Amino acid sequence: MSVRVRFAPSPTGDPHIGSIWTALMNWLFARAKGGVFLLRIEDTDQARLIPGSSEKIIEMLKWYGLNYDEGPFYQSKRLNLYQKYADILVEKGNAYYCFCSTERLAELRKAAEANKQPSKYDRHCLSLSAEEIQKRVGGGLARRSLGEGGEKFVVRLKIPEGKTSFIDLIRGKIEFENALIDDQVLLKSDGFPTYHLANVVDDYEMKISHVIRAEEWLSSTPKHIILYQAFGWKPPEFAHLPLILGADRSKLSKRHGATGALAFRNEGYLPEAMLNFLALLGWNSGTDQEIFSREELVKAFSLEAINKAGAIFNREKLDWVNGMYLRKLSIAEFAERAKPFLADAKAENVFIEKTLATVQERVKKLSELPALTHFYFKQPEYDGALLVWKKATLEITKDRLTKLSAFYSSSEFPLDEKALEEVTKAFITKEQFETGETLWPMRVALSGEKASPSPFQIAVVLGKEETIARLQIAISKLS
RNA sequence: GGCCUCAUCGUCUAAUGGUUAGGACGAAAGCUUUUCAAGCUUUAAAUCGGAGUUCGAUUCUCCGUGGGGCUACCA
Repeated sequence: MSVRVRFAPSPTGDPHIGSIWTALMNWLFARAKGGVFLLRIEDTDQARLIPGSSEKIIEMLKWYGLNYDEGPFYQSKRLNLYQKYADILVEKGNAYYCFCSTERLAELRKAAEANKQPSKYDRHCLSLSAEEIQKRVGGGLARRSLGEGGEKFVVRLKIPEGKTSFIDLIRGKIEFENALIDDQVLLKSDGFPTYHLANVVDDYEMKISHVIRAEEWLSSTPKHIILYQAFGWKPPEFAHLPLILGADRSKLSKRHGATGALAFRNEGYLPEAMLNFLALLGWNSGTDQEIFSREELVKAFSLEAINKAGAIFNREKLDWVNGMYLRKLSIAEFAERAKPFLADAKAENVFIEKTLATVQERVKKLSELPALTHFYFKQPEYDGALLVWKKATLEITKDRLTKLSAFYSSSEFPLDEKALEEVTKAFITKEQFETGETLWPMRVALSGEKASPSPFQIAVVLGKEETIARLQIAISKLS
C-alpha cells in the first residue's frame, strides 16, 4: 500500500508550534516511507476564518522546509463534493435532514445539563415524512439553494446502534459506545460541511492511507469510522499524536505567549534547529543522539516510537539546540543567516564577518546579535567606573591604560588575535602588571560591556587606530 | 457531570519481569580564565498511590489519584 498523508490545518489564525509539530510528524512519516505528503486547507468555518492564515501556513511550511507533494487544496472550493456526498448518505438512510433551530438545540442542551445527562440531539427530525421534508426544504431534495423560500436545515449523521472500535497506531485498540455519540451535523445550514464530513470525504477522495493528527481528534474518530462505514469505504489507519503542551500542561495556545510557528524565525532560530528540537518532542530514536540532520531524522523516524503522553514545549533546550546549530555554521553561512538581524549595522561584509566570528560561540539566537555586537559599529557609551577591575583601583587602571595605549602606538599591532595577545601579554609581563588590571579595562574600553568577546578579538576587528582612540576615551573617563 | 486518554529526575526522554533506573536540557560545583560564553570534569535530581499476579515488579492486571482532550451548524 502506498503511503499518502496530509497536513490539514484550518486557517483560523497564526499557525502555532503544535501545528508545525503535527506537520513534521506527517512529513517525516511520508519521507521515511517514500510516500506522499499533501497540504489541505480546511476552511469550512466561515465565522472563524481569518484572512491571510492560509498564506501563513504555506509560508510556515516553506520556512521549516516541509515541502508538500500535492496541494494546497482548499475545502471551500469543493463544496459541491460534500453536498453530493451528504445527499448520498441521506438517500442511503444514514443521514437525515434537521430543521431544529439553534434555540431549540440550546434548550435541549440546557435541559440535559440540568439533569446531569450527556447532551445529545433528540432526533426530533428523524421521523419527518418525505413529503414534509420536501415542503420545508422548498425546492426538492436534489439540491437546495439557500434562501429561496425553504427553511434552513442541516444534515445529520444517523449514528447506528452498537459499538465502534479501531486500532490506533500509537495507542492500540480504542472502543466507544455508539449510544453516547451525538448525531453529528455533517452539512451546516450555510451549505458548508463540518470538519467531520469534509475530512472523511477528502481523505477518501485523496486516498489518504494514514491519518496522523493530534490527540484532540481521538474522541471524534468513531464518528469518522461510522461515516466511512456509512459510505461503504475502508477507513485509513489512524495515529493520534500527543499534544504539545504549555508550561501549565494545557493544550498550547495563544495565551502561552509567543508560540507562533513563524515567531521563531523572527527570534532568530534556525529552521533546521527547530526541526531537530521539535522531532525530539514526543518522539525519540532510542539512542542518546541529540543532534539530527533532516536526513538522519527521516532515516531514524518511526510512528511506533512516538510517545503517548503530551510534551511540554521546553525553551531552554530549544535554545541549546539552536546554539549548537549556530556554532556549527561556517562564518560565511553564519553571516548570511545573521544579515536580517543586523540590518541597522552599516559596514562592509568583511567587517561584519569578522565581527560575527567573535560572537558565534556565545549566541543562542540571532536576535541577540545587535546587543552582542553593537560596539563594533559605534563607540560604546558606558560609565567610567566599569573600567576598574574588581581587584584594581582607579589610579592603577588609568596607569595601565595609559601605558598600554602608548605601547600600542609605538609598536607593531598585529591584526591577528593570537599574535596580538602574545605581544600584549609579553608587554604585561615585562611591566610586571596584573593581567586582569590591564585586560579588563582594555576590554571595557573597547566594548563598554561587562561581558563581551576578548579584548584581542575586538581590537583586531577594530584595528589599531580605533583601538587606541577608544583607550584614550577610556583614560579621559577616569579623571 | 459524561466519554476517551495519559502518568519515569524541574523539563525532554531511555530501559528491563531481576540494572548502581541511563542520556540530554536546565541547576550546582570545579578546571580554564581579563569578563561572558564555549569546552572539559563532577554532583544533586525520577519510576503518582494502593492492592493483585510473580521467587521478583518501574514494567503485567485492577482500583484509586492526578493531568489532558472531547462533549458546537469550531476545527
